[in-house]
Amino acid sequence: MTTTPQTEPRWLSPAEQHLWRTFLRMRQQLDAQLARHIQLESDISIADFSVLVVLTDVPEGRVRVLELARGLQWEKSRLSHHLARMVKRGLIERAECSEDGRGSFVLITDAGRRAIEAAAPRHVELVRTLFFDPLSEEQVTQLTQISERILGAMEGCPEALPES
Amino acid sequence: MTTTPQTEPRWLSPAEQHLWRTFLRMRQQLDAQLARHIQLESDISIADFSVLVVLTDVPEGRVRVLELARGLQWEKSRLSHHLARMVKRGLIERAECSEDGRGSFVLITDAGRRAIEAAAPRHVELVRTLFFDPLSEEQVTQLTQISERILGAMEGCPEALPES
DNA sequence: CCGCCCTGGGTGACATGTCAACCAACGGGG
DNA sequence: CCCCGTTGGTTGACATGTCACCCAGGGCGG
Repeated sequence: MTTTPQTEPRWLSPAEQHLWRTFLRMRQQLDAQLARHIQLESDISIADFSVLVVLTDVPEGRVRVLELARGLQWEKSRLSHHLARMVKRGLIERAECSEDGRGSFVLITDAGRRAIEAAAPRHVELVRTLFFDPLSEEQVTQLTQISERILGAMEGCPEALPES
Repeated sequence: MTTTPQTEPRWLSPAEQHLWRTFLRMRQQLDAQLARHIQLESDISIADFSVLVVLTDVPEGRVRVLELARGLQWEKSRLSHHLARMVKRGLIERAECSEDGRGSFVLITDAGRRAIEAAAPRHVELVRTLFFDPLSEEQVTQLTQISERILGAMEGCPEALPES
């Protein structure tokens, strides 16, 4: 009561509340469908998939761990755990980094390459079906601008950024 | 090669790829910020929060478990586990259901009510700052339509729906 | 060359989510 | 009234993510 002279919070209007709930539900459903689909059709998870995407985008299929972390925007701890699992599944390998004794490289294996090549077409197809097909060209443009706006607003945000 | 006569997949155009990546990143950042914020400022998680929202929306703060599951669109198993944790933390209680011997009610405790009342204002404020403030009124309208479109497209989708 | 701090990365304990199997109460057909 | 499939809900094993802490190599001032 006395600590912050905070005025009545700016609650959401009914229209805003509708958007927020719809948006949350849309994200959740989209995530769930994509995750389940890729898991069932291929033998890899979405997380595996996004790691492999970076690996195939890069010359020699070889990246430093921290660069991966930045590309995916994952915490290094999460990445470390996940990479360990992926090694166990034979999707990637690790290699020492001669330039920096602390560092280590991640490289994609043949099995990894096969896995993502098998998964990608069906995944893209579903992204198209669920996400792009229902939208008009205009809406695609609009959504691009909207996403950029929101993303931009978060970039300079003072909120908890553990390690940027 | 021979099993499916599938034509070359409809890969994403550069513009589409840009949208997709931006959209994914935006969602991820938004989630992360909201989750971390609510966790640090209050003593509850986003998951706790969304359960409590339903509980406070309902007369007597009492709901059947399955109704909760439908409202949140969570799998019943996830909900069951989560409710158990929330009971342990004193946020909710359970009560027998006299009408149906199998069922059980969930009800919010005083501590739960206090927790969500403390968390809500700051949470809404952040949703506003990160999500609504950067958008124009027009964009809010556009995003509402877009979300509804995508959501609609998923509703009749034959993809894996474990228990709808 | 040394002490110190920073940086890249890993680890363990724990919170959370998923899948599949289980179980008891319902409830309708014979 | 009983059998049996369905429904509401829980459980255990396991996959994943988070936090806090550890640790070795690098690099700089003295």
